[in-house]
This record gives sequence, structure tokens and C-alpha cells, in this order.
Amino acid sequence: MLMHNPPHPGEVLRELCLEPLGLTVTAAAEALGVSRKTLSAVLNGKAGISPEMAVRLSIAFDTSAESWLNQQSQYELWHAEQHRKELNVKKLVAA
Amino acid sequence: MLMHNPPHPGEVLRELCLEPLGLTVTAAAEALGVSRKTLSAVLNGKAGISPEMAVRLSIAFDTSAESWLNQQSQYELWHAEQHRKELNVKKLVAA
DNA sequence: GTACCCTGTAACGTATCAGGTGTCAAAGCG
DNA sequence: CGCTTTGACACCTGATACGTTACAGGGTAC
Repeated sequence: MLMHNPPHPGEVLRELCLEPLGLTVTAAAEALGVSRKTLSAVLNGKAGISPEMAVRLSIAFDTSAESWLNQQSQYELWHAEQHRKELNVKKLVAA
Repeated sequence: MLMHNPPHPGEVLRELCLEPLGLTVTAAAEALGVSRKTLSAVLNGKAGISPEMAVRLSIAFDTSAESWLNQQSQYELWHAEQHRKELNVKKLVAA
């Protein structure tokens, strides 16, 4: 299982896509077809990477949409696991 | 890429977890700690598998939360890909 | 027929969240 | 000093996950 808090996918996005290309948030947002705020929110961890956003990233940066979505899933899953004991779930099959 | 419409993860859940164990929706919902309506919505494709639900499933059925979440991601991604051409995204790196 | 259980679903309210528009502070440039 | 650009924030909207309650329909047992 994941032991440590994974970084926001937006953090990875900034380091792996924007910075290497010297792209500003405004320029990247325009290319992606979203508002500056929307991209800004993603980059700062205020919003996740939606399936639609993953497709946008895959087109603009010629990457895999799945990888972005998987990163997002792992991030959300890690946070959900932190509340595992409060879920009050009964086991239906033996562990 | 995915060529065909993937099934709702809820459909898989019903066939792989509920039916083999002879579980009713009511019984499974109670064990999972959610309302019958919530589980029913998932099973019938009216709702997706949330990260929290994935953790619930992993506990109750001793399965991988990741696999459920990945199925959900693939499902959402396939639908998002269907609108790829309407997104108006500019390529920032060569394909 | 009557009673009971299981199911799906509609209506209502809650919380969360992606996204857009508008505004504002800070930094760069004439 | 102005002025543009950039990036972050506040507010509103639409969608969704979840809960409760209630209803209609199909079984099955009595």
C-alpha cells in the first residue's frame, strides 16, 4: 500500500510539463482550452484532474491520459484510506 | 486505446461480488455501511465508484481498492475520450 | 387474499467539487 | 511613475455522492 502522502498531480504537472517548456499558467490554460483559474486550481492542489482534463493534457503534451487519471486516483485513494477505520464496514469474505 | 464501451464498474461489482456470494443489495449495502439507494445507484450505473466506496469494497470483499478505482477511471476516461474533438485543445509538443 | 421481503426509483436535503467570471495583489516593463 | 501581465482568491453555477423517506412492483409464504 501507499505509505506516504503522494503529491498533488497538479504539482507533478507543473514540474513535468509547464516548467520544462517555460510555459506560463495563462499560456498553458489557453492551449488547454480552460480558464486560468481552472488550471491554477489544479496546479495548486485546489482541484483534481478530471477525466476531461486528463484528455486535454494528453492532447496538449502528447502524454497518456490514463497516467494522469491514475495519479489522481492514487491521490484520492490515499486520502480515503486515511479514514478507513471510520467507515464501519463489515467483512464479507475472509481476509 | 480503449476501443469498446467498457461496462459500468457497478455491473462488474454485481457479477463478481454480490452474485457469487448470493448477497442481496440490501444485505451488501448494510455490510458496506452505505444506504441501499447508494449501492443500488452504483450497481445500476447511476453513480460511479467513489474513492471512499473503493475502500469500503476493499474491506468487505478483501479486494484491491485500486482496481475498483482504476475501473472507474477507465470508464470515465472512455466517455471523456468520446468528446476529444470538441475540447479545442492546442498541441504544445509534437505528436 | 394477505403479509412480508427485495428491488428500483423519485423527491427532498446535505456536502463536495469542477469550472467560469470577476477582482485584486504583486511583479515586470514602457 | 503608470501600465500590462501574471497568479491567486472570492463568489456563483452545475454536477454528483450520500442520506432519509416514500412509493410501486415482483416474489414467496401463509
